[in-house]
Amino acid sequence: MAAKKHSEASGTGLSKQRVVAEAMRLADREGVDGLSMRRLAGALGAGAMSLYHYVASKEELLDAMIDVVFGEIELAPVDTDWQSAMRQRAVSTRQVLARHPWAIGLLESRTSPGPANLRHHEAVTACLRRAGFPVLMATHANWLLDSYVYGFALQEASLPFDTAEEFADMGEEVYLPQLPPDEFPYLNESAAALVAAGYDPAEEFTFGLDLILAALEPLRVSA
Amino acid sequence: MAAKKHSEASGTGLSKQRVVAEAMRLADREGVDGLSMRRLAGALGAGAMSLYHYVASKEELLDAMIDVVFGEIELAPVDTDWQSAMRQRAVSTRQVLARHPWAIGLLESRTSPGPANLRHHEAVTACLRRAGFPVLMATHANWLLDSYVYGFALQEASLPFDTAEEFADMGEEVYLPQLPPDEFPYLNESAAALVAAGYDPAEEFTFGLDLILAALEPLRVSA
DNA sequence: CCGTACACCGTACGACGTACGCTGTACGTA
DNA sequence: TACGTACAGCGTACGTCGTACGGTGTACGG
Repeated sequence: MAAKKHSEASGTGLSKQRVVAEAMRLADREGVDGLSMRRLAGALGAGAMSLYHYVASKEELLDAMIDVVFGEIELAPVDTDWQSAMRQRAVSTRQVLARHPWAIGLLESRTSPGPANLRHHEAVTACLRRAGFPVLMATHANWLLDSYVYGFALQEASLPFDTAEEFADMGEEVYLPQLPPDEFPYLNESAAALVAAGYDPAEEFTFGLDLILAALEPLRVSA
Repeated sequence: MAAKKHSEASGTGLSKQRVVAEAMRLADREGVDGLSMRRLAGALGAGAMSLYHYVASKEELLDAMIDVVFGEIELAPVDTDWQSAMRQRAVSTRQVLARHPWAIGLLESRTSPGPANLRHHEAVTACLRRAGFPVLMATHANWLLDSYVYGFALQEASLPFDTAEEFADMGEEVYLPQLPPDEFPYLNESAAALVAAGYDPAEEFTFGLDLILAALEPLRVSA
């Protein structure tokens, strides 16, 4: 038949980067379950099997996608106090994970960290050590902060709404009716208070984050 | 042909409970990817389509599995101080999620909480409110604690080892060689310290948990 | 002008979720 | 006793998935 010099639809020629980038776009738009090699190839104007010249398997593709996600996280800046630095990178992490919700579910199954992941960890550890945390304490702080950020992103991803207004709408129409007040009195109280006060995930996030940062502060050893 | 009175292999007759329980066993043993309707049916001595008399779809099956997981978590006891109660249920949650690692990855995609999940949330909120946390503060505490627990479980699930000894073995043989000391000086320092000190996920967990609980203490309003 | 390498593709296989329609049995009613 | 209905479970089939394998045309070094 006729293979052209290079594929023509949407760009000239494939590459691992282009494949991974398009895969992320697809996953962002349709979720991980909507990402198949065939659909991905289609979006790139290529045949399914062509992708295997750039990734060894779908697993490897997913690993690569995860590492790009880590690459999107802003590294901790070095010219401020440790709390600001950690807050900044935590906020950035949350934003990135909210932008790519599929990434969180993938973290569980992928066991070996990619280069961007390692760089990120190195930068955070460096910041904590330089701030005066002893080695093991820096590890503790790392686990604590990461747990909070990932866990928050996980919970946020499973919320059926994105904004405060959406929540107000849904809360009254969908949630409350499902909660018999006699069986769930406290949940009803909370839900009502939240609808009244308005709800912003970003504020919720910084509350816990600042609390953790403050609690870590006295565990440093130098000034 | 011949349909027997009831299916005969491994028990007499199916039921949603039996289907869900066997699905969890299968997922525990082989991971979520190893759980297919056909394999599950096989394990139950039934045909694939028979399962659809008890669950409307695989999605519903997964939802049911998640809710059973929440049901396995010990509710917060009511006869102790709030910190002990919260610590206990957090520890139980971690144990349960470590026993069913697939559950964590599933949380991301399932948006409406099952009854066991609701009961769990109600119990936790009740405990916090009774301990003197104002309504919105109880919500904050809830998010904070859950984020930590889920995030920790998520990180733990993606570790390639389960015990401290395994870590010591792997750390020296697999991890360190991958980390060029000039590029990742701090990670090397941490890894070395961890191998030397020994590493126990359970201890790591309680460190962060106790830190969070202590930091929440002054936010109560009554004694 | 030829040979080799490369980029890409078509086909095929086994496994997946599940729609649809069929069985044989149990049991209430006459 | 005979029959009707309901139900538990199954067989087959369709479209999709990941991917092994073996092409095929073009580019380029000799």
